[in-house]
Amino acid sequence: MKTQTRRTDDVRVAVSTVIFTLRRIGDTSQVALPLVRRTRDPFEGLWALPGGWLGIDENLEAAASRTLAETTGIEPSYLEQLYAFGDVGRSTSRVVSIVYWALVRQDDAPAAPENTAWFDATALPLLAFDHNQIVDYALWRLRNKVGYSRIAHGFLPDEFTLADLREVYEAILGRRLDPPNFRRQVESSGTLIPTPSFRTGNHRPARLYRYNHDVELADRGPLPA
Amino acid sequence: MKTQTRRTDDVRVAVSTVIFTLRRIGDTSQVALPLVRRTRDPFEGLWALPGGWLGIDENLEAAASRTLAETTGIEPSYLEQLYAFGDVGRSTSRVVSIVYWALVRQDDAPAAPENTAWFDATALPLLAFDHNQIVDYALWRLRNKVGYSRIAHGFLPDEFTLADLREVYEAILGRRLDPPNFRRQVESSGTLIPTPSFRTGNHRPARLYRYNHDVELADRGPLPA
DNA sequence: TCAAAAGTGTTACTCTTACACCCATGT
DNA sequence: ACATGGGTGTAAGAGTAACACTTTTGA
Repeated sequence: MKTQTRRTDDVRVAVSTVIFTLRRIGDTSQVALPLVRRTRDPFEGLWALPGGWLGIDENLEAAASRTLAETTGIEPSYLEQLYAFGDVGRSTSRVVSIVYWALVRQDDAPAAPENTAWFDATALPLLAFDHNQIVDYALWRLRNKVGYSRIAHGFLPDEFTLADLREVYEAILGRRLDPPNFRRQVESSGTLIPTPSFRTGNHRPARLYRYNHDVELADRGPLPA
Repeated sequence: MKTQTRRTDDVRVAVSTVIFTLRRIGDTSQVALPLVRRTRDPFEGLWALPGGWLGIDENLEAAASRTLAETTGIEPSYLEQLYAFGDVGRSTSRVVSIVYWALVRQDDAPAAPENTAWFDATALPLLAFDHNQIVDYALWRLRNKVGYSRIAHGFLPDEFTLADLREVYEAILGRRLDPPNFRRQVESSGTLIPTPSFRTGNHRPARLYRYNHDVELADRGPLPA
C-alpha cells in the first residue's frame, strides 16, 4: 500500500501546559497565563503555550512539570492532564500534543524569561496552532472545578482570610459572590481549619484559615496514574 | 549525552477504546464491555482493551472508531476521549495510549469476532497493562456523566418508554430509582418529546418518547476538536 | 377482580439565595 | 463618630426524596 511509506513511528508526541496564576489589578484579581513567542517556522512570531517534546524516559506529567519550570521557574501547586490533541491538520508535521493545565502562586514566581510574557486569560491575542481553543477549554475546566474541589487553594498561601479565598473564586468565576453565603458554604464543607491568628488591616481584623489536608473532598474521580 | 541515543521518535502512539453496552440478564440490565485476548508477548493470553497503533494520516477519534468497528462491527452511538496514559513503565516499549470510551446499542451488535468476548464491567478478570484502572476510570466517567447529560440515549433505540430509560440509569448507577421522581426529573429537563404511540405489554400501556435533539443541554464543556 | 406497572399528588427536608443587621477596627 | 469590611441571623424559593394514591391494562 502507498500509505505504508509513512508509519506509526512518524507520529511525534509533545507536551504543553496551560499555566494559570492570579494577578492583582487594582482592587481586584484576574486570571493570567504565560505564553512563549515562537521563533521557528510554523506560526513564527505568534504566541504559543509553553511545551516541548516528550522525552523517551520521561513520564507525561514530568514533561509538563519540566516545561512549566522552564517557563516560570517554579513548582506548580496543581497539575492535571487536560486533553490530548492529535488532529492530522493541526500542525505541518504529525504531532500529538498531550496538554496539561497547572496552577502557580504568584508570590513565588520570579520574572519571566526571555520571549515569555503573561497575558490576561480572558483577552488573548491570536495564538499559534489551536492554542486559543485549548486555553478556552482549560479555563472552562478551571471554572468548573472551582465549584466542587479545593482547587482555589492552588492560588493561595498557607494562611489566608475568607476574603482572600472569595477573591480567588470571584476572579475565576468572573462574578461577585455574597460574602455571608460564601462563608457558610466553605465553613460547612469542613475543608478549612481556623487558626488563632488574625490579619489586621484598615478595618475589623479577619481570621486566618488554612486548608485541612485530611479532608480529601472526593476530588472527583479515580484519577488515573 | 547518553540519553540522546533514544529519541522522541521512539515514542509510539496507540489508541484504545472502552466500549460499553447494556446486556439484559434476567429482569435487569448490566453494563458490559468487549475485550480482546492478547496473542503477543507483553501479557500474552490476558484480556485487553481493543486498540491499535495510530495511523499517520488518521485522527485520534477516527482511530478509536476504527478499532471499535473492528471489534464490534458497528458504529458507536457515543464516542469521547477519556485520558492519555503514558507512564514510562506501563509497557515494555515506550507507548502513549490515547484512550477513548464509547457507547453502543446492543440491538445492532453482531456476534463478537474471534478472540473477543463480552464481560460484566463490574466483575472483570485481571487485564493486560493498566487496563483495569482504565476501565474503572471509564466507568466512573459514565456514572458521572449520566447525571448531567443525555448519555443514556446512547444505549436506547429511537423510541423508548420512561421505564426503559430508568432501567438504563439504574444499570449505570447500580441502584434503584423512584419511578415517580424519575419521571418528573426527565420531564422537567425538556429533553424528551412524547410520541402518540404506546407500548403495550402485560400491564397498562406506557407512552413512547424520543429525544429532543434541539436541546443541547449544556453537554458540559467546550469539547475541543 | 386482581396483580402490577403507569402515572399523579403531597409533604418534608435540604440547599441556595437575598438581604437585614450587628461587630470591631483604623482613621 | 464613622466608614468599611468582618461576621451572624433569617426567611423565601428551588430542588430532592419518600411515599400514598389513582389509573389502566392482561390474565
